[in-house]
Amino acid sequence: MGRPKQFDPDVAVERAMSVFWRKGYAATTPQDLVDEIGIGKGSLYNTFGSKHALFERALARYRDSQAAWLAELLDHPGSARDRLRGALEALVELDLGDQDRRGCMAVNTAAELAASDAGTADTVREMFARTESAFRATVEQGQRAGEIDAGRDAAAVAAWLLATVIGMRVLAKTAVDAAQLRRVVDAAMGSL
Amino acid sequence: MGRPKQFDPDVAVERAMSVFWRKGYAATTPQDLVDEIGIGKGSLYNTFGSKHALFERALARYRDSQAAWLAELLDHPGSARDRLRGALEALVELDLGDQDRRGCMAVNTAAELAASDAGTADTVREMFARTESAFRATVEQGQRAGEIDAGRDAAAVAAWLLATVIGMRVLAKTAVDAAQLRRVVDAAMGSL
DNA sequence: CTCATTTTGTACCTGCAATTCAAAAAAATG
DNA sequence: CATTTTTTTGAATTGCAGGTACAAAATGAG
Repeated sequence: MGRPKQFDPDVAVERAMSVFWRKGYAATTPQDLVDEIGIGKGSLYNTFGSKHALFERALARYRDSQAAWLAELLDHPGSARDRLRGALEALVELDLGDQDRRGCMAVNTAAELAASDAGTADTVREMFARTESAFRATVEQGQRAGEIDAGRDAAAVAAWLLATVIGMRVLAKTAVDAAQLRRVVDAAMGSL
Repeated sequence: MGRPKQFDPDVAVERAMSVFWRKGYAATTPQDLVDEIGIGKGSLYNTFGSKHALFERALARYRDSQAAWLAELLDHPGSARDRLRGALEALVELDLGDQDRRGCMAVNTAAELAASDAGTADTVREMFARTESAFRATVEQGQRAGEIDAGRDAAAVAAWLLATVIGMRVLAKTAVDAAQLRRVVDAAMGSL
C-alpha cells in the first residue's frame, strides 16, 4: 500500500554512480545528484538516507559490474597469456576512450576515502580481491598449460598484475599519449 | 620596508602539504589550514591568495621532495637490481609505517583532481615523469652491467615499474597485511 | 619621529552543502 | 468513498566553506 515510487532506485543508484565516479565523493553535491537522477531532494533522502549511504550503494554497484566485466573478459577462449593481454589492453582502451578521464572508481575512492572511511575501504578491498582472484585463476591456468613458468608464485604474480592494472588506471588520468600505457602492457606481458 | 612576516611561508607550505595529503583537496577547509599552520586567515589569503594556489604550492613541494627522496635511494651503491628492490621495499615500508595511510599525495591528487584541473594534472604528470626517468636510468645501468636483459626496452620497463609503484601505493591504502605488498615487490623483481 | 608600506587578527559576508519538513498527491484496503 | 500509508515537491533550516574588509600593529626609509 501507499504511493508507489515514481522512479527505479536501481536506475537512480546507477546514475548516482556516474556522478560520483566523475566528480569524486566530496565534490559531488546533493544538487548534482538530484539533477542527474531526475528526482527531488525529498525522494533522494527518503529513499537512500544520506549522501554517504547512496555513495556506498553506488560503489558496491561499481564493484559488482566491474568484477563481472573483468570476469567475462578473462573467460574468453584462447590462451591464458592472450586473455591477460586482452584484458590489459581492453582496460587501456576503456580508460583512454573516456572523455571524462574518470579512471577506475574503486581506485579513485581508495585514494580519496579509504584512509578515513572503513566501510568504503572494505568495498574497495573486496573489489581488489576479486580482481586479484580472477588474475590468479588465469595465471594458474597458464601455468598448467605450460605458457607461464610454473615455478612462479601465482598469488604473487596475481598481486603484481593487480598493482600494474591499478597503476595503469591512475596513469590514464594524466596520460597525454596512448603510447605510455601501451608500453606498460608490453613490458608487463614481457615479464610474465 | 613594511612589516615583516611573522612566519616562514615555506614552513607554512609544508604544513599545508601535510593537511592536504591527509585529507585530500576538497575535504580540506581554510580553517583546517590555519589551524595546522598556526596563522590567521588574513595571513593565509594575503600570502597565498587562495586555497587552490596554496594547494598547488604544496603539491609542487611534495613532487620535489619525493623526487629527491627517490633519487637518493636509487643513488645508493650496489647493483641496479638491489637498488630497485631497495627502492620498492622502502616505499612499502614508508606506506605501511604511516598511521594515517596517506599513500602518495601525487597519486591521490591524480585520482581526485587530475581530470578536472589541468594545472594540477601537469604537476602530477611531471612527478610521474621524474620517477619514470629515475627508474629508466637505473634499468639502463643494470643492462650495461649485464644484470638486466639488454634486449628489453628500458623505457617500457621503466613505465611498467612506475605503474607497479603507483599500484602498490594505492594498495597500501587498503592493505590489511604487509604480505600483499611484499608479494608485489617479489613478483616485480622476479619479472625483471 | 614621521611616513609609507606591509602584515596581522578579527569580524563579517555571501552562497551553498546537507538535510529536514509540511503539505499535497497517489495508491491499497475495506 | 474514507482511511491509511507512502511518495513527491520544493521551500526552509542550519551551519560552515571560502573569502573579504578593515583597523591596528610592526617595520625601514628619510
